[in-house]
Amino acid sequence: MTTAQRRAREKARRQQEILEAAKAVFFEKGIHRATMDDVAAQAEVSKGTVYLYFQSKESILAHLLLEGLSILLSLLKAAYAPQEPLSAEKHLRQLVEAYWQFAQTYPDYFRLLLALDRGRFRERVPAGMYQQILMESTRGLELVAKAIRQGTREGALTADDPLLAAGVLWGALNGALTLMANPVRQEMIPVEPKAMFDTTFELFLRGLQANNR
Amino acid sequence: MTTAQRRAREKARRQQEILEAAKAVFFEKGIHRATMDDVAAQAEVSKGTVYLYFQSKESILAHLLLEGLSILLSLLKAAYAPQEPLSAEKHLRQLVEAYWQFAQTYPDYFRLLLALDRGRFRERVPAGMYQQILMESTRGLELVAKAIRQGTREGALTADDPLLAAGVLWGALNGALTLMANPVRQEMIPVEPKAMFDTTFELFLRGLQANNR
Amino acid sequence: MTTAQRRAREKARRQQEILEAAKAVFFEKGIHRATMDDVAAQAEVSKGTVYLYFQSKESILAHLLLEGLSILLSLLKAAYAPQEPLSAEKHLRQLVEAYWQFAQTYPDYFRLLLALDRGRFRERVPAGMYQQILMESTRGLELVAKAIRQGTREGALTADDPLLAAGVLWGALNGALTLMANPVRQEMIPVEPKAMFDTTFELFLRGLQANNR
Amino acid sequence: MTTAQRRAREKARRQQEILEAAKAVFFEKGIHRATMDDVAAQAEVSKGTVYLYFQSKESILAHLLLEGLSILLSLLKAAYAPQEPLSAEKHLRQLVEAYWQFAQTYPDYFRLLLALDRGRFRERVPAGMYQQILMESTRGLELVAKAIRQGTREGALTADDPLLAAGVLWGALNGALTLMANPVRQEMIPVEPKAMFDTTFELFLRGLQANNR
DNA sequence: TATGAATGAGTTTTCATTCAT
DNA sequence: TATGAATGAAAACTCATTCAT
Repeated sequence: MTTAQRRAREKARRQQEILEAAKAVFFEKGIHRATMDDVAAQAEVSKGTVYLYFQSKESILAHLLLEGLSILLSLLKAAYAPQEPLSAEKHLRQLVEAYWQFAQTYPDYFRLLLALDRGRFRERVPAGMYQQILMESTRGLELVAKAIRQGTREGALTADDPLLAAGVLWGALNGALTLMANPVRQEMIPVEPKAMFDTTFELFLRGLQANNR
Repeated sequence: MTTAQRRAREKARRQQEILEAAKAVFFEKGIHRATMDDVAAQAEVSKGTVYLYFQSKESILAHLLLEGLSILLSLLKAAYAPQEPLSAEKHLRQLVEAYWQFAQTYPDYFRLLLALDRGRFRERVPAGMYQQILMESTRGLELVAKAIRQGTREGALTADDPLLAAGVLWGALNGALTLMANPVRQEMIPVEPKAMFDTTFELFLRGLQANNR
Repeated sequence: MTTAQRRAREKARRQQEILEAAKAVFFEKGIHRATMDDVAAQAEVSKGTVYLYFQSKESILAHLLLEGLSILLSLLKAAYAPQEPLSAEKHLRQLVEAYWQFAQTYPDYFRLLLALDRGRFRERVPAGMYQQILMESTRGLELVAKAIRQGTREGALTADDPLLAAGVLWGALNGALTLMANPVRQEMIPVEPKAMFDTTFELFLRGLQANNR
Repeated sequence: MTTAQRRAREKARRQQEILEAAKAVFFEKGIHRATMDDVAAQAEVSKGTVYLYFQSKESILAHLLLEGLSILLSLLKAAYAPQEPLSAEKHLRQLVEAYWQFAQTYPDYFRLLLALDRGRFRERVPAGMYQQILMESTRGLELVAKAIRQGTREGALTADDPLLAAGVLWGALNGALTLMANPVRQEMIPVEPKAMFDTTFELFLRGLQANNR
């Protein structure tokens, strides 16, 4: 059994190494331009080995995605964690700030996540992984919805459908970040990305606030 | 002279035909997966002919983009056109509705426009066309900013930076549409795209409204 | 008859214009890189017209070649023309100098002529033109042979086969010019092309001189 | 280790096979007309494999060139090698004979070497290889210069600049061979190539001989 | 398990030549 | 005679994936 365990650990480690290599390469050259040769070279294994651990390029991508999601989720959870009772607004602020932090700290993962939302990429990913990705995302969104739900319960916010409102926030923040990621758009709207991001949240929040008739 | 005119017309028509073919192919297979062979086949001309009318694949893309932008812009202008004095809110509503109409009526062009915001597309497009694309986009955004500016002037809205606010709205709507374009996200947030779109706007609008403390 | 004549003249002129254009384009971009489109554009006629006057790209080349040869031949003839009786050596010197002048004054034609000596080019040229090219070249070589023949007759030079000797000189001068045309070779043999050219001739001449046992 | 060695050997062999194939194809169809598909077909491998062993078409050319140069150089060295003290003339004769032998035995390589002297081949070849090609050429020329230098030292020959004289000889022989390689020129100068070659050398030699005033 | 050699379909772009008008 | 639109066969190079060892 010990041997088996060691083997499994070895295997997991190797897989992780390749994943790291792929991340480095994908993010440096761009997913499209990066080749499996690049990945193998960076991981210092042969190309065959890469295929031993991953079915395809897409599969590597899916794994990276999952990794990114997992990081994001833990950040969101940490941001939500009620060490002490918090107002709904405070919760939201912290979640949104965590999202910003994620986008800043892990721009590569963030871009990957955004890319998922376009992309014909889906069809080529093992179905199982896809489900997992779906679930994880949902969990993140659920945290936001929860905060909004709390707000409506407490009368601080007005939202007929908290999940929808959470979705709106999510989309809006993504939209803001996407826009500001483009140099051309930055020229058109000459403000710092952070300002755009914050303004998006503030407008959204005010829009939700209940005394708002 | 008639001959020359006929020729010019023929030429324009042929170019348009190829553009149509390219649009069909790009949108069906995805820009990346679509090949110039596909375009030529769809247009029922030889590949050489395609290159007679367009310098490169990127150039075709740029042309399509410009076409899409031009449609959008005319819709926005029509939506803004003050047949009679309108409130800022009314203006915004109409602009946003026009954007929705555009996204619905020309989903392909809409996707193309969204796609512009990624990729190193810029480098490979004739500089002149790029500038034009940039200018047209700016004009669209300017209409929104104008409406917001009117609102602040009239005291109906509060926005320190109307252009920024317009950008936020634009990003938010794009984000909403992007999210809902993805089946997975649709599963996560079980509402109609239109509902998501409208909610985004309503929240944004309420957020801007001045009596909002 | 007059109409026919005018027509013929017109035709010849047009052909000459295209030839000029082709020369400009071929020599600027290199024969290989120059396209028939380039030629047509430079000549300010349509591509179809170019084909009306020349069967093919190769045919244009052949015409240019012939033109170059004709220039060279007239230079050689002028150089040889015995306004007064000249020694064989003097004749040779003047012919060789004329060759150098040609190479300097018409580097493009000169390169073309050299290119003829390699080149699979032959097969694709109308047979008639080929014969003409052959004849013209022969006439040039004949002038050199004649000078050498004179030298042997007068006892100043020793050459069993004057035509062969002329060929040797021709080849040697071409070889010198070819070598010096290459930057790499220039690095290897750090002298001026003219020095190399002259030395080649001087050595050849001394080699022919009769007191040379 | 044995495995690694076998692999290396296999790899070298395969590369050599492709090189042979390329040589055959390039020489049969002409470098320009030969395609990488041709090379692959001749080598009985896929095109991808060719690119596995060589970066580009130019790189193959450079390899062939280097190979040819190396053969030539070893022939020249062997021809020069003074088993016993030799006169300068003898040395030169042997070097020139070796050059002839090379041109006869390896006409393809010879043509390739001549071809080097044109084209913008330089830019497209790995810089390192280019330097090597340059060096090898220089070494060959140096042998000739050395013999001439010996001759001037011993008083048998007169040459102000032995390297220049060597260059002249080289150019002259190339010129002779180039001329005779062309059927048209052969018609014009009806002698055997060998006669032309030899005459070129004899004239050159006599030209150098010191008692030659 | 690990290797890395081999594959070959696929991609964009070019250009001499033809031909209907 | 002149036009210029149309052709389509190339051509060089790439890369995800497979497979014998």
